[in-house]
Amino acid sequence: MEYNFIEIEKKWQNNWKDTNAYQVSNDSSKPPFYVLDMFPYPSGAGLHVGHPLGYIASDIYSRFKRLKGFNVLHPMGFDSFGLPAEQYAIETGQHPATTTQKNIATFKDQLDKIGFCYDWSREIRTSEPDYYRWTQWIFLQLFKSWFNPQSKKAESIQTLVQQFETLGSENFSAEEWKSFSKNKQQDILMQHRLAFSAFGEVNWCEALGTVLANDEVVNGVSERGGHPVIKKKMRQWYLRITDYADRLLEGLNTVDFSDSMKEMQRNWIGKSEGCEMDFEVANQIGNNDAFKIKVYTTRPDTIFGVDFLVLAPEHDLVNQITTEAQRGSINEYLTYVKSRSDRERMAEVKQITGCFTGAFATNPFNGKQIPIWIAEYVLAGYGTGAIMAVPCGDQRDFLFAQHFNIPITNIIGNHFDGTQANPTKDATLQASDFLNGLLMKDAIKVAIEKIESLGIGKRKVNFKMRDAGFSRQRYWGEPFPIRWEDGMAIATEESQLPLELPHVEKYGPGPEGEGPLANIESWKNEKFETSTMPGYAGSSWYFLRYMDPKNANTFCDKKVSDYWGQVNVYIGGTEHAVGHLLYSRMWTKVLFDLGYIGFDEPFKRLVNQGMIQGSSRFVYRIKGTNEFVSFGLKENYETDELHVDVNFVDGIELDTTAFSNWKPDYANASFILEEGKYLCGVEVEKMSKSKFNTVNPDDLVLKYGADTFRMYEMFLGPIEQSKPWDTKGIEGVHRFLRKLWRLFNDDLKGKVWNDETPTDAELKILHRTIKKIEADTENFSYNTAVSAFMVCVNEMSDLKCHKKSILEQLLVLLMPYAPHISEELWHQLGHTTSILDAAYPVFEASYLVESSKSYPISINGKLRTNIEISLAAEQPEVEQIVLNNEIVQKWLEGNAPKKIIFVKGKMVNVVV
RNA sequence: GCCCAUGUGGCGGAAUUGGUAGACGCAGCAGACUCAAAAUCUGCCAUUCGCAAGGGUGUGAAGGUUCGAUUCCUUUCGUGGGCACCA
Repeated sequence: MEYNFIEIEKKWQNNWKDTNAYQVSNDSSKPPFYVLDMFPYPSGAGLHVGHPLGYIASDIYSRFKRLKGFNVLHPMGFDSFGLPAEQYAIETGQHPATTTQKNIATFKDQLDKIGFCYDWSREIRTSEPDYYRWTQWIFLQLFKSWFNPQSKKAESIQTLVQQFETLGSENFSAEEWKSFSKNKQQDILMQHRLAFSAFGEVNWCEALGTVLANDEVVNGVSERGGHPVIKKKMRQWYLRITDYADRLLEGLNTVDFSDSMKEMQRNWIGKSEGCEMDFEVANQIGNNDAFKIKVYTTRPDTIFGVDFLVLAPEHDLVNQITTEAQRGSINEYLTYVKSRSDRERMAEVKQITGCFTGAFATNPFNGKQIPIWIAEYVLAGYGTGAIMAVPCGDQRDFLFAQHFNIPITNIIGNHFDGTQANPTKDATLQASDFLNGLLMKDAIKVAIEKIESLGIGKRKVNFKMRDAGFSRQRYWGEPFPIRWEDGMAIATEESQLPLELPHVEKYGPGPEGEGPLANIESWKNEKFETSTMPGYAGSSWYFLRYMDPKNANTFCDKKVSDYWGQVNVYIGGTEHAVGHLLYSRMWTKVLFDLGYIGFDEPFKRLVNQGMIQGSSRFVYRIKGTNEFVSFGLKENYETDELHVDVNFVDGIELDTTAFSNWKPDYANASFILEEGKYLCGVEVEKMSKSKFNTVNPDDLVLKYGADTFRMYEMFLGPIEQSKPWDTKGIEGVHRFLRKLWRLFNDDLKGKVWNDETPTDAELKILHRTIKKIEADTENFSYNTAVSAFMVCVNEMSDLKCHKKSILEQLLVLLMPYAPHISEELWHQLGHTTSILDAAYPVFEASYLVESSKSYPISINGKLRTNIEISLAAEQPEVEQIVLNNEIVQKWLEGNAPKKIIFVKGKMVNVVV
């Protein structure tokens, strides 16, 4: 009997489906365990081999935990709102709901072929009204809440209103509050709501009449069409995530994420401690009072080294302080900055730009007049949008001063050499009045105290993180349950949810950069908000909905979320390190504060899978011709490098016939060959349809079976690591499964397994394998686990071991990795119940005990020989044996050894 | 630019805490079986010197710590990912 994977896999997939083998109950005596995948955005391109990597890993883990006796929740769904569907709609006129539906069907079909153990009865889609009803509901809770800095948690906005009514605030008394117009009261409350509306800058493209993502802006022009893009202020919605900055930082100590992931989040939050300080500047326009420029600095100790101030070009005071003489060049510079994307402003710091305003500020400590500049390296969004520049202590300031010939003050003596800044805090201050003689790191505190006592500034903690922009001028997203009346945002009644996304005729932008919803008359008449929520809205809480997906009364019953608790293991790519993971952590904290769930961190453990990269192939077309030259000869011509579909290339050799048939353009292409072959160029890039380097899992499943495919993906390398895809190696894993099959069946003789009693050697191999597989599976070290399976099957084959008592335990170990073949062989051994719930083999150390070891013997750290020595032997005995060894004596050349290092059970090193 | 990751044979990778570098697999080479092919099996496979025994070199590069470094430290180069409206 042969290994007919097509039949076997179909048979058991149907069986598992018919018996609801993967359905999970919220009511079980087993301990709960929640394994979650980051759900996919169902793109039109379908799955490529990179997508299932994380899904296979989580599937293996879920099955493993189930064997270990847990009630495992392992759901899947679709993040189905998003920009690509909308752009496709603009191009083709098809409704996003239609294309999304179709794409999801394709995805599910592809996923099912791989044999995942998802409980599809819990599937969710973020674009379904039943789902986004609760996204809108949670948004309303955010809208109706504020962050109380005293209790450090979210509370109903009503508690704030009460506070204002009884105590007033810093800025107004209780009486004043009551006298405010309703409009003014709402404006004030808006400044405290967790979901709030305010003005913010967006990338605006006049020609396209739309707002663009940073991604869609390349070199200051739109990616589509190459039209100019500028910054424009528009009313936007935001989430006040900055209020949660400290709790988001503290929470990292309670979760099991990789250190690098935590580091990335910490850097994103970017907590820094310093102070704000005012610098006075003369008014250039009238004879009004002098302006005060507030700067933020983490280094107030360097106050006597300030040589100039730099404002962000967007700073409010730029216009008012600029002198007439400088106005022309300032305006010129502002125009230049407007055309620059944020990315460019950050990246191209080698190119130093800036412009002098003509104004001078006064250093409050020594009265020195210091010039005020504007420069794009100062960002309006961080701190106060103004900095004090200390060239001797900050490299960027130093380069700026050097470039514009601004004299540099040295406050650290010979710690500053005049060729580069010294950013350490270890130097002793000089020429710094009351700070003289202090170490810089100690002076920071002293300086802040002085600044506060003089009333010119105060201690301030700053975060790099900004409040999260939460509105998009798009169609395919959740509508805000908000109406605008008299400039006030009015929440929709919760009983009216969902506020369904209306159909539109065209998906183009509305007037004045508003979203497509602004084109719908009825929507405008109802005064509904015309922007929609961003992609991360639905994904910020979906893990809760899986627990209780059908509940029509609430987003997730508290009793149910108490049973499942946090996600035990969350698997997904690092590309979500800062976005999605921070937002979902914030939403969880808010829902916790408001009492809707019982935990304030959503994910207990996070595993990041690396990206499977595509290995692209290139052909070289001689400019202006239809002639293609092989890679090695391309230097002789002027060529264009073009992607070619990897499926036409064997290794690096191009199948020229397949290539010619690919596109009509290439039908009569000619080729310049080297040694009779056309060789392609190779580059590792992101796997993407547009680069023609995608490989479809369906083809591989068809050719080798799902079990082979699953194990091969895991065998490629460590799950966290990025690695290029190479289809060739899959043969090896397929051979392994066939070899396993032959332990049970012979192609000619049929059944070969038997009921004989296992030998010690066989038990030793089995238990070594149990130990290794169990540990590797728990650690997500799946590539080494697959290798251990191979070693085990190779050794069992060598021993001609066909014994049921050994093989059936091996099958259980293998089930999480290759469920179909395991289930089939399990039944062939006579079992009548599914292997999905078999008992996991128990490792017994007694089978592995050894009495001696072949010790590696090094001379001066270099391996020279091996000697078999009893494991019980101690140093004196071992020294004796080693020194009597012929090879060791040869290397000693008659000398006595200086030292003999003996590590019991490991090695011996003789130092000569 | 900033942040994170990473660099080991022709290729993917292994080496649980500093202790035999290259497990396992792919590709390649040689052989067995076969009329032939497929499948399967056996052997070789970092590099260099050598008939061999055996030796030299070798984990991106350069230094350092150590009896001993792929592993720890310093410097440096390359590659991949993220950087707030892609998801």
